[in-house]
Amino acid sequence: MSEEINAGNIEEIAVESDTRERIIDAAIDLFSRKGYEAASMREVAEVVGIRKSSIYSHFKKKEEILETILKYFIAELGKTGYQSSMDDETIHKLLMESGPEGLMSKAGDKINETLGVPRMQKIWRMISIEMCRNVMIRSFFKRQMIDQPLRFWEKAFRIMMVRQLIPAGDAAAMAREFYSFTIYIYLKYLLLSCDIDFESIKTEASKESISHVKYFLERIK
Amino acid sequence: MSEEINAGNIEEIAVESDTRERIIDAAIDLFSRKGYEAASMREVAEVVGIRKSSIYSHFKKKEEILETILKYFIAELGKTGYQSSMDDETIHKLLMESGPEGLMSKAGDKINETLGVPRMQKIWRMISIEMCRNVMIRSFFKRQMIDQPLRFWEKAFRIMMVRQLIPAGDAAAMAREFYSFTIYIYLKYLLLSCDIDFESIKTEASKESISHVKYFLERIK
DNA sequence: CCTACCGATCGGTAGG
DNA sequence: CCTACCGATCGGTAGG
Repeated sequence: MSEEINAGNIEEIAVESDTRERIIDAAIDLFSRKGYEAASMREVAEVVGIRKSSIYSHFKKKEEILETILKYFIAELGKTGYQSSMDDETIHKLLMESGPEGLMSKAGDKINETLGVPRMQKIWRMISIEMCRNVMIRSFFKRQMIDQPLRFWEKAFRIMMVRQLIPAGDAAAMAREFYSFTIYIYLKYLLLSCDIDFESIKTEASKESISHVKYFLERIK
Repeated sequence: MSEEINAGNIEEIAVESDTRERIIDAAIDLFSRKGYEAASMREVAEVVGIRKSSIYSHFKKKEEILETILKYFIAELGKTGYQSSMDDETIHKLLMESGPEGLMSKAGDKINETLGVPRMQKIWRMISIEMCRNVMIRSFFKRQMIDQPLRFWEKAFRIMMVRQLIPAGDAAAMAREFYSFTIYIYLKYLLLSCDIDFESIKTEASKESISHVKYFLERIK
């Protein structure tokens, strides 16, 4: 894992040979269930329906598969417009159109959108497993799941205050109070619900999400 | 992992031979950094300063070490009085003496107490790693980290409402809004701060915790 | 508590 | 894309 993780070309996965794509799909599934190290190249090959050695025609090393998956993941996060990547103009527009509730709901939708794609859900899970063992993945995760969102919400609440959409207050504290909920949803539905079926997770998470926004706004005003 | 995890005798670890204790300490450290499967018996032995085969004089299998650690963990959780194990009488007494803030701060202290013991901190981390791979650990974790605390806080808020310490409202929603923060702290400081020194984690987490209780109470009243 | 060993499995390569 | 192989490492055992 010498190279840095950067947003690569999304096409990287789709355009290549069918086998390469199937290797990646099998790897995502296995890595997310057993962890990167515990999942073997033989198992990946078996799922694809080829011999282990044939994988090495598509990837130099096992690690190269992991890197490809991470690059795809980051590219995809950027594409679907993950909450914290929202620019100031979009924030302003959303606030103008539908107020604080609009922005909060929109951000929730973005998360559900990401969780709603099985492939992305699996990669999130994989990253969570590797988080404790891999420094690079840990810092990536911390940036994506803690630092960036907190900064985003602090900025958003500050804008709402300036526009007098909400009363003045500690924007940083507000960001933490509001965003904590997302971490809770992440743990409860993404990590702890491997055994529950996919659609239930989406429905439940989105129900709690709506209730959260409602509760939060009632208290703040 | 055929047996169920139950609160075993805490002495189980301390009373036995010194070597057995050192094996467990080494295992906790290695399992929490590399994960159970990735940490080898040879590594454990090397840390202890004996040969791998000698471990088998103290434990029948690798899995038996893991089971011993989990039993110790559960017993220790019960001993320090983890928040959700608080009985109704204690809740009432705390509320009488120092109001909602007293109960909330007390619960925060309990968490910091658990996180403050390096051994417990490491086992929490270990459990988090294994969570995604082991159904038994996953359900244990969900019970301890989601279900029980949510039920505890829902009950606590209901009591506060009855005693008119806080205005009436949706106790379940309140529990979720209040408790989400703990999950955020757990992720930020326990899982994502392996690289940061121990004392800073405690200070930072407790600072955020105090701010959280203050913010939450201001909004609720 | 040790040495010496076991079969199983790992990631990866040679050569076609 | 395959067969056949490599050294390294795994958890665990025999026997003292």
